[in-house]
Amino acid sequence: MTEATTPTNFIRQIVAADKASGKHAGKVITRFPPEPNGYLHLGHAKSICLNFGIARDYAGTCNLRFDDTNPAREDIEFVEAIREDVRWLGLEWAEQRHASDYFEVFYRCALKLIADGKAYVCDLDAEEVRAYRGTLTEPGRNSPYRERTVAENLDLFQRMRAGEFEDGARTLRAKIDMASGNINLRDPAIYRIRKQAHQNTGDAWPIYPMYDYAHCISDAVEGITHSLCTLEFEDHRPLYDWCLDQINLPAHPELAESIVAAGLSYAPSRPQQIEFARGNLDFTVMSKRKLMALVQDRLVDGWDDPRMPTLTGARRRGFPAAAIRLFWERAGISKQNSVIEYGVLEGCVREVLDATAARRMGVINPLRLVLQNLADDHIEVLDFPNHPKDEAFGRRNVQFSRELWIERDDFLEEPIKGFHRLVPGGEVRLRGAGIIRCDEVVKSATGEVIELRCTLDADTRPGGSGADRKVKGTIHWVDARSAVAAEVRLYDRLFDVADPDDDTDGKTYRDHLNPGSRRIIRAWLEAGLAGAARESTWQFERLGYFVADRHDHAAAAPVFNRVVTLRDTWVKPAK
RNA sequence: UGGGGCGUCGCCAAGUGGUAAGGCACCAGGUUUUGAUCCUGGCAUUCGCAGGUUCGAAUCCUGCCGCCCCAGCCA
Repeated sequence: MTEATTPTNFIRQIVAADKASGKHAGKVITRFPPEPNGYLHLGHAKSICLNFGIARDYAGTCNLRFDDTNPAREDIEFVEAIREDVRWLGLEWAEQRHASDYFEVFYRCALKLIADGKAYVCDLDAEEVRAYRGTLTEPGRNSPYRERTVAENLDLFQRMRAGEFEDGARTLRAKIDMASGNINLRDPAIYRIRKQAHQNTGDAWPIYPMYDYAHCISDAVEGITHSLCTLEFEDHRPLYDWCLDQINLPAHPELAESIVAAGLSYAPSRPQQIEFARGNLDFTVMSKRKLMALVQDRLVDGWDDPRMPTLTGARRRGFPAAAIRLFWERAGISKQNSVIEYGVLEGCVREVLDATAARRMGVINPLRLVLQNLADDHIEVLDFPNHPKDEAFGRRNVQFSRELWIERDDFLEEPIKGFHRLVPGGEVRLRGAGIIRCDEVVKSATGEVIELRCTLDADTRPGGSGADRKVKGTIHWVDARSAVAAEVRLYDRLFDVADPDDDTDGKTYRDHLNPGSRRIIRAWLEAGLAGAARESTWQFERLGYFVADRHDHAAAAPVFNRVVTLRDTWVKPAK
């Protein structure tokens, strides 16, 4: 899309330097490792764009890995949803893997750690572990089980694996340093007992590895060279390194026999974890918990509600995948916690859609307009370009007759300063049809304007003798006789404050839901729009970009979502 | 009071001792049958603050200040 300058950031510098120095034999392999326990959102898209982008730009590859080490939270339905979202974003993974593909490897590595005196089985329960761990400012104390013999640990761990013990009865812990200032190093649990069926391995395992232990080994197994994650894992890096250094996977092929036996490629690496700041957006919430609550409490219409920051929501809203990619490219990568203005995203959407969306006319808030100097049966067909700058979009026919719909906002009985549109006795140009003059304003009994009676100066249409005549404004219209009725959903930001997560004033994100975030209206559209393909995006001139709803749109009952309005620089005078 | 990070324009973000990139936003012009798009120009004497080193500091040193993360058998 937009050929921006090649982004430069600290991660790319590290990757470029490693490649130049021949580290990892010059290879670059990254991975996007979601836990299949929810839908992907715009924040995930940042990680996806980063990981896949680096792989692409450094002649490397990127894997999609499901980090499924906690069967209690995960579900197979999310696996397919995540795959679809990543594909929709326009990215292709080299290999799809699951952390659960490596359960046997994790197990053998644990056996090695135990044999090397680096891990032990601990019988403390969760509460006791917490008590022994100490606090942020006080060191912890050694577990009474810390000095068990290798033989005893091996026996106990094998029995854990065999399913002899109840959930929570014991854990396998790394033997590191209970006095470390870094709490992650105070003998962290690396295996817990969970007799729960796993969506990928069924009942094969009664024990499951913890994130810190499984993630680094998974990276090494897949030959990942640069393991990119968010800032909160900085404290975990010493543990990531500790595990890999203790295990030294590349030097012990026997640990990974199950991988090879399963027919998976295996070229282990010694990966480097690098952390970057999450991507935050204002006027939205991104935490899985809050998004889940919005859906469950029916504050939105589901995970793919067009107001949701989920990728499936963005898709249904009509945000092009290219716009999301452009957005994160524009936002950049750094280690500073930051909040990007929602307007930047909207700008990216407009930028992509301006170049890719064909133009059409539609009237969203209709006012009847009658051209009195045209015959009752006057019908003609006007020729319109589909795009003002790109002839490749071709042209189309638009029907024009005596009765039209125009936008109610384009008429003002009592004009305000700077108003360029139609006023009583005034003139305005009807897009592509010529200049009209408003002769008469018809009102209902209650005083509401219900019809405008005008006369058309047909010489002023394109190609006509008076085509160059200047009038201040040009408005869009739809032929009343041929227009199709459509449901149009007008969306706005879900929250009406920049930081809905801020609850210091006692209010929560729920108190800041924007009541006008969705308005459903009836509109009149150019006839051809009924046949629009689902998910096709159009610019309705002067109104914004609209997408034919992915699920609800049908030729017989058209449904369009407003993706975003056009930029509006007309500063209305304060009244 | 422990450990780990981060402070450069309204919002992002380059910068790695040689005299503040870029994008978005904004402002001012121009083009325009979309108040859109597009084009041109403007927009940090200063880099959280205070000292110090140096011919020279956003970059190095010292001390403050502010913000974020960490005490799951979650990821």
